[in-house]
Amino acid sequence: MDITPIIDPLNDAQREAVTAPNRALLILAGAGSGKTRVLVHRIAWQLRVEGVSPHSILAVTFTNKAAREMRNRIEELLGLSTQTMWIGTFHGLAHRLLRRHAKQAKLPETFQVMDSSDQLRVIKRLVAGLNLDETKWPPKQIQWFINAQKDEGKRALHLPDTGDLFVRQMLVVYRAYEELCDRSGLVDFAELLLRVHEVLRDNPDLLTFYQQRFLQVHVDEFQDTNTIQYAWLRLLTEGKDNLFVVGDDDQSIYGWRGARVENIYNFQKHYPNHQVIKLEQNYRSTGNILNAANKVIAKNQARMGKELWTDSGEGELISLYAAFNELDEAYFVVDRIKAWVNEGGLRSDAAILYRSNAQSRLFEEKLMATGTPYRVYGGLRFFERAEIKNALAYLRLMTNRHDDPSFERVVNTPTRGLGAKAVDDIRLIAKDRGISLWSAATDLIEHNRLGPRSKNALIGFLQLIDNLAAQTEELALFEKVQLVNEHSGLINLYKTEKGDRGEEKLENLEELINAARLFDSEQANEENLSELDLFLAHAALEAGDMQGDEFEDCVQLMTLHSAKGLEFKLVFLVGMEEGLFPSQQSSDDIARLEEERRLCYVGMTRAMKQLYLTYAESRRIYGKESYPRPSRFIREIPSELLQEIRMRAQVSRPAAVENPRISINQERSFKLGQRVGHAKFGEGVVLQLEGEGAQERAQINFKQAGVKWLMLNYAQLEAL
DNA sequence: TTGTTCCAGCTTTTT
DNA sequence: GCTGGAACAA
Repeated sequence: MDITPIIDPLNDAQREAVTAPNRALLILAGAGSGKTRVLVHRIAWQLRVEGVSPHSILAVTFTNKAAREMRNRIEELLGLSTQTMWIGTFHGLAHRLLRRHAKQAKLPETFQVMDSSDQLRVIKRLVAGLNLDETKWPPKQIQWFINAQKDEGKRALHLPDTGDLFVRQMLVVYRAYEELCDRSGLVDFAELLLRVHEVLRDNPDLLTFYQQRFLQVHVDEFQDTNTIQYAWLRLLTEGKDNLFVVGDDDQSIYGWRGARVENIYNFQKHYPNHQVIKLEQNYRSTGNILNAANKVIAKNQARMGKELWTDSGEGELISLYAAFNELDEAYFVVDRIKAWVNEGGLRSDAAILYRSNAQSRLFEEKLMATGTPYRVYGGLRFFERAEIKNALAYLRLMTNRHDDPSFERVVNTPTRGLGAKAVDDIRLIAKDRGISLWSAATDLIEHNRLGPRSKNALIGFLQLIDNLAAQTEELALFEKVQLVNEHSGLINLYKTEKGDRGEEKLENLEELINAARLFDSEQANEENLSELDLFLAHAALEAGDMQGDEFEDCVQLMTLHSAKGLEFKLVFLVGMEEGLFPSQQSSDDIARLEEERRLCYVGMTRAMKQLYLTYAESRRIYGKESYPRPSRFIREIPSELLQEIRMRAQVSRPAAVENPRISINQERSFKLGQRVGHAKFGEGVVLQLEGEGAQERAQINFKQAGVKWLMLNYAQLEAL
């Protein structure tokens, strides 16, 4: 057998990881060190050299995208199908296990997955039903509490009554929430993981079966696992130590949502015979970028220690630009991107990375103004759109009448004359008797406890669902969706919606039919499940970044978090200011600050060739002007690796002409950033200049008097 | 039922 | 200062 394609493209450390004997292995893989390659080749090695059957391979990732990439690369490398391998996300695999063992998991066969927005709606309803004040008990916070408990493996009954009023109230909702989910056959994301853990733990036969089946368990992004995920992995590998994890503690940026970097440290305790292999050679960035990133991350106390290096040369210095304000920052970045494109660079090789989504707006505006195509990551995804969720709600009710959130969602959408009053009545009955809304509705109709109008409307709705279910039983999946779209009245609703928003919604509904047509339910036979159930699960588990496959060459805008795992030739890390990055909320806590620093490290190591850092000396935040200090992370980069770009000194920059604010053609009495004195206000710094001649105004930040706009003609400023 | 006004909130995100 | 959701009036 020819194994050269498997081991030849690897460096020494990578090869050691790929060919290591089967035992607990921790691969500390720095940014750009070929982590996916190691995983892919490790699996290839097992298949081709160790003679492991594809059937016995388990590989877990966090995102569908990562899972897909791994599949593709294995197929590419070995030229064989990955169908029978279990490669997927934690949640996807958990879902699959629960489908197979629904009975042991005490779930109905038709259980459905609820996404976070469904979950929030449910909690809101519960809060209202319990007569709690939403402002005192924000549903978001309750949701967060419940998920945090589940991530730690704790159900309501596991939590001790500490007497704490807050916890007590949370528990009341948590309990009610659990009841409702059980009753409705609904499973949220955290529940998928928790439930699987419980099933495996409590059914020794099942556990043994899977322990024997999976000869090696592979995990990607191990630093992002939470408590319950790690517990699950430990169960599966108990006694065999066949756990192969790849991760980077320096890239742990999801602590705030339950990820435990400690899992990396604990791994070494739990698997005493483990081996650690560090991948430190970087194939992505220039030496300067890596050195700078190394220096920044070295400031963190809690880390395993690792230093990236490259043999590809120093490259260019890192550029630092101090913008006068956020507008100037946007001008600068867009101008540099234009220059990059003029020199033959691809727009899609340029990325603007920011700490918070709100920062994207100005960049979008400036890109739009210059006619530069761009793409903003994040935001609503396909299956999260309201019109899609409405259609899905009908489909869900067809397969499970007791799905309360779906019932609530569409019982009066499109409007069919069911007022809030009638729906309230239904809710009340359901709550009192602990039955689903559907059952409560049936009951109300039978006992004639509704006004005639509401009654007829409700009967109409129940019949609609029953009819749809009956009529579509024999149809193909996409025909079901099609029929639902029409008969539910959704199409009509959006057709009559004014503006062109309705147009888009119609297109999306059309696209949903298309998605159903393309839906590949290879699992259907194996799991003996209806195609519709699988499609609905697919919609919840893979929100669908359909826009991802638009190939237009455009500038990439995204948060630092979403940039993880990606790389770009040209990277702009913008808004490098205290209070923004690191964020205000993180500034008083060392652990959170270190996470911000890791985020900075992640951002810097995205850059292959050129890295720009920018900050603004003044910025509007929530409508208020602020004068932030440059981010501490800038100071943590050795100055010899930085080159400051000074607008004022650069006379021949084309951008200056386009940007009236920083025009250098204009004669100015003062320079930006200059220190000045005023008879009454004392000493200050020039922030902005506007107008010409007699109209010339300056915005000054006075030490004592604060920020003021002054007419230079009258102000009699003195240069200091 | 719809359009308007008011008011809180305001890091990061996948599943 | 802007946005989205909820409460309110017509």
